[in-house]
Amino acid sequence: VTELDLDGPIPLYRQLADILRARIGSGELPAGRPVPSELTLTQTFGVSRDTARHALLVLREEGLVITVQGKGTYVADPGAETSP
Amino acid sequence: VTELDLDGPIPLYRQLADILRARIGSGELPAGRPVPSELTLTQTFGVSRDTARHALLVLREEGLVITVQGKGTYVADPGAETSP
DNA sequence: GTGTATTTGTTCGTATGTATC
DNA sequence: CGATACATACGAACAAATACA
Repeated sequence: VTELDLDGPIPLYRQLADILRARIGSGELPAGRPVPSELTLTQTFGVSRDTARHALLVLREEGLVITVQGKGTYVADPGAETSP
Repeated sequence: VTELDLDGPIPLYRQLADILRARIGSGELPAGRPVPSELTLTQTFGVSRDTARHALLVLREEGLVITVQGKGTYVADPGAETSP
């Protein structure tokens, strides 16, 4: 279980994004696999939905995940174009 | 018709839970009787489904109601064990 | 048996308010 | 003041279970 540093200088959403990014990079979360939902993240890490969403937003901006309303967030296909 | 206080400090979902809890406590909604559906609550009280669900979640956690997917939410039997 | 409607379950999208740093 | 974080609230979409014609 990965813990978040509540008192440290690094924002929670960034710590959470780092954790998920590591899981993607290590292959623990392969392309196409759903990333834990916002609700799951709130429960697993004890953060608000806002923080969970913020973390996923970071990964989305990095092109690492793709989000579909009503379905979920998935690990992106590395072969998808984000900036040619 | 019981109105909700929109501007007050008490969250809508809590006000709604209070109303339903009172109806159960007074015997207006006896054990086994179905509680108004989420859709009905949204229409009756003019709240979102999110708020209606939140209110029912509170009552479920209190052991006052039981919910079955596809069926509905029912007033719990007081003789049901929640914490022995 | 087959479809349709109802109801709850789950998920993301968005906005507002409050508090803290 | 701005960024972070939490709570509340409304919308929207889809899935799954149940009920019924």
